[in-house]
Amino acid sequence: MPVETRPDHAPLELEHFLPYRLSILSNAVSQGIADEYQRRFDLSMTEWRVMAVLARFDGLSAREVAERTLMDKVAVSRALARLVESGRVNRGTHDGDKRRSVLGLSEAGWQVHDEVAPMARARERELLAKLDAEERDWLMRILDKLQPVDQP
Amino acid sequence: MPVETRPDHAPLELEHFLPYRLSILSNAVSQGIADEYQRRFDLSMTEWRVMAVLARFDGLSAREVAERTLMDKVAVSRALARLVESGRVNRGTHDGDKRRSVLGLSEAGWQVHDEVAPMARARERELLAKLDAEERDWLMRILDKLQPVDQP
DNA sequence: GCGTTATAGTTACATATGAAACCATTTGCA
DNA sequence: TGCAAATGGTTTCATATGTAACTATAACGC
Repeated sequence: MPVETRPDHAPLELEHFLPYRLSILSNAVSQGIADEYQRRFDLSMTEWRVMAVLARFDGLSAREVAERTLMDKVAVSRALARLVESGRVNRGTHDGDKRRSVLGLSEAGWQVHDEVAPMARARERELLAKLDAEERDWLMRILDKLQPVDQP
Repeated sequence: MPVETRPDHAPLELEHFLPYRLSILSNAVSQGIADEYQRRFDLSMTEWRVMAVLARFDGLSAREVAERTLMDKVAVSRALARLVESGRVNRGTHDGDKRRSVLGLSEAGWQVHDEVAPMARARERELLAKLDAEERDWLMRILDKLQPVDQP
């Protein structure tokens, strides 16, 4: 049985270290949800995020999708390649700027969306059910304050 | 300028979706810290986590490191390979069980640790400085409640 | 107008990660 | 004992991800 040693070196206690705790929690939560749609729809987390913003904002360009998801443009490009390939996203070209794509969910894309979105929300509810109303309030306030404003 | 569409499909609003917010926050925080020790010490996040537990618990086996860090054994094995190679971790063999390794920080490992740990703590403090004492209290309480008990 | 610079998006390469197969050793038990 | 099952750890392979280079088009300055 190992013993705690060298207190003079002030070792980091991971289980009380906020960044570590956030990372463990976040991964468990997101991965739990992603596993489900991955299995059922062969959809990666990045692909789902792209679909989610296209569900809200039709006609975005790839760059705009990247902005909204905070993903980098390469990740978006790859996710889109698969989504277009699988027929879940339609890609057109912008009138008057042939560089820009014009993206939107296809009928099949909407069908997937309409199954995944409620599932994701249900999982979020399960998570929040561990908290009472007051705690939920504080959590949202705290996240607002911790959230970095914008990363370019 | 794109317009919000198809409210009938109840699209997910990522920026209000807790798992997404946690993920963005957690990545920004952890990556911010990791960038710094990566640059200064050529140390990956997984390697740092291994070092952090070995700083607290000398003589662990690789499996025990994996348990403490919640990383899988392959990741630990790889991190250890690099750490032993770079002379930051000593690896011996357990008396009476030749499968098990006996791990600990080397002198060089301690030197790295003693620079990285205070830096990590400083970054954590900067993050927590965005909150007042009451908010910090709530945050810790909330994390305790949300934290999955254990993943085997 | 035309060359330079910027922008949208993709491709290529190098590295990271996860799952499963694998080797060595130890444990359990007939 | 001795052999099947379990355990510690590494390797392999397939996939994911990030960075930089690249292509095509558009915007800018003269």
